[in-house]
This record gives sequence, structure tokens and C-alpha cells, in this order.
Amino acid sequence: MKDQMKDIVALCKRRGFIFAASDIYGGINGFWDYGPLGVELKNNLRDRWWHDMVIAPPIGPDGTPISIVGVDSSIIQNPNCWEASGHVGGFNDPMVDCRESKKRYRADHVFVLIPKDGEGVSFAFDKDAEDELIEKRLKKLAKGKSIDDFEREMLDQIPAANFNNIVGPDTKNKGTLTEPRQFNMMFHTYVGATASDDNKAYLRPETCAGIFLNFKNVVDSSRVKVPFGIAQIGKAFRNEVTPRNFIFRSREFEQMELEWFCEEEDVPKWFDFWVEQRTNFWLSLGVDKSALHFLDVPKDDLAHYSSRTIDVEYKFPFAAPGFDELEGIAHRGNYDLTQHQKHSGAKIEYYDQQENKRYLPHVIEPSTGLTRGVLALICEAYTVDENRPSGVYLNFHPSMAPKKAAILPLSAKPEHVEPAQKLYMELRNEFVVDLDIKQNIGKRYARQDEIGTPYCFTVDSETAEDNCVTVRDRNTMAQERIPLDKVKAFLREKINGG
RNA sequence: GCGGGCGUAGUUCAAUGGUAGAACGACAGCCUUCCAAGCUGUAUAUGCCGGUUCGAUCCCGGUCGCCCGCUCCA
Repeated sequence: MKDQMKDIVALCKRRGFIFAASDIYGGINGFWDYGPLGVELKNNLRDRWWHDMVIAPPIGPDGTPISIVGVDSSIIQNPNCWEASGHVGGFNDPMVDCRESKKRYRADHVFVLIPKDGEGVSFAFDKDAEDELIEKRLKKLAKGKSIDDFEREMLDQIPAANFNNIVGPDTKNKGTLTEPRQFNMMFHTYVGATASDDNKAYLRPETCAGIFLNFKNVVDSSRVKVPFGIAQIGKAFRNEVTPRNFIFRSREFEQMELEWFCEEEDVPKWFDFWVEQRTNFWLSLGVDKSALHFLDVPKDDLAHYSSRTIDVEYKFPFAAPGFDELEGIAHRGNYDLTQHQKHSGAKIEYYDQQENKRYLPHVIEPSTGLTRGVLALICEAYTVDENRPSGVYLNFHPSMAPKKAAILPLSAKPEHVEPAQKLYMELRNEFVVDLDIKQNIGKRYARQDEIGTPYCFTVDSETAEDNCVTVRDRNTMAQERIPLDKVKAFLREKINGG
């Protein structure tokens, strides 16, 4: 399963889906470019999400359509916004490395036992270390001292100058811990001509902030009433320590986020609603149910703002035999609006005229990675088939396929080429289609298989007489003859489901 | 960021301290009335920088990138 990832990456490059950014300069870690087919695929997924969220949102639990509007906010915002959201603090965990064990620890996750009498060395332990283990280690290393002879202090409270007297959690010798270093996940830049701390700004690490910042603007301008949603699709940037697994974890990526604002008492109802809606979304794109897994994120792992999160996980090949996150549906409470109201000093409360009350609504956030979605669609579509010339085909749902159809004259003779060109011109205004004339027909079918084109229309010598073409189905390789004037209707039905 | 492995054509792989090769793919031509056929031809590679050497793709150092394991992923 893991080896399949290599084949998928090779196919993506060979056929023009995804390239390493700055390829000719040797690449740059964590950044990717989308080629001619990749951008079509990505746009298809993006447009479908926008359609299903903003243009034609789902029917709500009470049988009436819900209300969602869109925004497109700036990537760079006032830096105070990231103080309020917790990103400046939250992404700033000081880390300590051990030179001997080569392990890295969060300074606030390690406690140190300091001898009460001030004699001898101190010992560091993981914050979850149990007493039994501590005593065992002390017995070995501390010359008969026991827990009661020490004071407990968290490592991040101890001056780095004293680190040389501390034995690291996984060593026997003192002085192996480095001084704490800050790791900030946010990319920063400077606004204006001079680069100084006064005009430092950040590239957004997630798109949702732009929604919260515009909550009041949208309420005041759009006649929306709680419950309602604001959606956004756009790029986000995180300076990941370790970009991994192709486009799964990259430093520049694209998110599709909905913030659903509702009253606190309705949260359970809407939470379940959105889990169901979002699941249906992925299923409707051809993702198999067995490829999805729902993780009710354990309390300890929840983000600081969330009281409940369900991760929709996909069976990515690199995660085999497990799953990895595709989408998160989080109850964010009213943390964000509260924080931004407090830090900005602006009054952004919602006013309910009917009930005559003011409040900050709670938020359910279905948030998915567009670029992760692209990878999931590619992985899901990748199908090995020894029985066909290409050896593999991409089983995209027709609505997601970068090319909807190829028009193939059986030979390069004018009697085949001319009707094919005519058909191509008719189709191309409505569908992304290819006209491919060169080389033998088997070779062309194989090429279309590899890029996941669901249908090939072949013009042959009988076309001139019966005004029909042969349509060849990608998955079954079966052929069927249909009239030329039915081709558009055929494609519409297959792509949009009728 | 740490440790290990690795970088040869578009892809998958060979080879070598002294001329870098194949398969598939791509392209051009011939052929061809439905699944990469056949034939002919063309283009394309030692990631980058430096060192050792008469000479480096090969040895050494750095750098960039990829893979695996840690760590990280509020």
C-alpha cells in the first residue's frame, strides 16, 4: 500500500497533475505546483464545494434550505488578530532538545526534580511519568534519594543557565539539554518599506479568522439571521517542521472552511447535521464509505478552543493500515468571536430582534483541506488493472475528472478527422474535452485511462453515414454507439447525474 | 530540527576514477477501420556548489531535494 504512493507521485508528474515547486532549481521543501490536469481537478473539487455550500446549501433538519454566504478575505491581516486567535502564543511552544538521546521535548511538558538540600543533580521527567517509574530511576541514578527529597518544577520555569545540572528524561548524564527554542508555525513578512518588528505581519495559518473578523460586516450587510453560515476557500500557510507525504502536509495549502453560527442550545443538532452532510459530500464524489473513518477526537487531543471535534479521516496509502485527517468538524464554541471582540474592542455581538437579546453565537466548523481533498480523490481513483495496456487507470467520478471526454478519430484521414473536429468544437464550450488525432487508437485510449477521462468518443467511417459515434467507457472498456446529436445530453447526464 | 537511507533521461532502472546504456514514455514519419501492434527516425540525464585528482557521475565536504524513524502537526 505504501509503495503505491510512489507510483501515484510518479503518475502525477508524468501526466501533469502535480509538480514540485521550483522543480528546475531543485525544488523547495513543502511546496507544490499544480499542472494542467491538477488545476482542473482542484478547481472541480473547489467549485463543487462552493456550489454545495454557498450556491445551493443543504436542506436543514426542519426541511427548509439553510442560509450560507461566502467571503474571500485577505491573507495578511492586522497582526493583533493572531494574538487574539491564540496563534502567536499557541504556535510558540518552547522546545528543548537532548544532545545525547536526540529527542525533543516541549519545555512545558517536562518537569524537573530539584534536590531540596541543593546538593547533587536534578532529574527531568515527562509530565506523565508515574511515581513508580520515577522512584525506579532515582534509585539507579540519585544515590539513595527518593521523591520526597526533591521539589518539582516545570522545565519552562527554570532558567536555561541551570540546565547543565539537569539530567534529561532519557539519559543518565547531566547537561545534555539545549536551551529552549521558539518554534512559530506562522510565516511572517513586513508590511511597508522597512523591515522592523513594528511592521511585522503574518501569512494566515488558517482561513477561518477572516470569517470571524467579518462576522459583523456580513451580519450588517447581508440580512442573514442566526443560524447561518459563512464560507471561504483560500490559501493558508504553516511553516511545518516536517512537510511529508506528497501534498498531504505542505507549507502552503488550500482550505475550504465553513463557520456555521448558531445558538448554543442548538449545537448538538447542527453538529450531527454537519457530520452527516460532509460525509455525504465525500461519498457523492466517489469516495468509498470503507475508505472513510470517523474519529471522535479524545478530550486530551482537542484544540484549546474546542469541546468536540470529529475528524473525517481518509485511507491514504501512506497511512496504511490506518487513516489520516481529511476534514475536521469542530465545535469552536464562541471562542473566536469572544477573543476578537475582546482584543479589538469592537462590539460584534449578534442582536436578535425577535427575542430582544444580544449574544455571540456558537460555531460549528466543517473545515477541509482542498489540496488534501485532491490527494484523496487521486488516491481513491488510482486503480491497478493488469488487463489493460496502461496497467492502471484513474477512476475519477465524471464530475471530478479533469477531462470529461476525448474525441478520437479512428484514423488521421480527413473523413475521420473532420467530423471529430466538428464534435470537439460543439463540446468544448460546455465541457473540458480533448481532441487527439495522433497515433493508434489503443495508445490514445491508454493515455486517457491514465488521466482518468471517463468517456472517449470515436469517429469512424460509418459516422458519415449513420451520424453516430462510438462511446467507450473508461471503467468497463465497453463500447456503445450513440447519435452525434445525443452526445451533449449523454455527457450532461453522466457528469451531473441527470 | 535530530538519526538513518538515497539522488543517473519524462518515468522505472543499469554502468563506470578515463566515450553514461536500456525499457517504457514523448515527438516526427510510414502503416493502421477500435485498446500502448509493427517499422524508421529524433530529442532528453549523472540535483547544485566546492575540494582531492592529469582526469570525478563515482572519492570527500557543503547545500538542496526525496524516503523511513523520531519530533512536530494549537
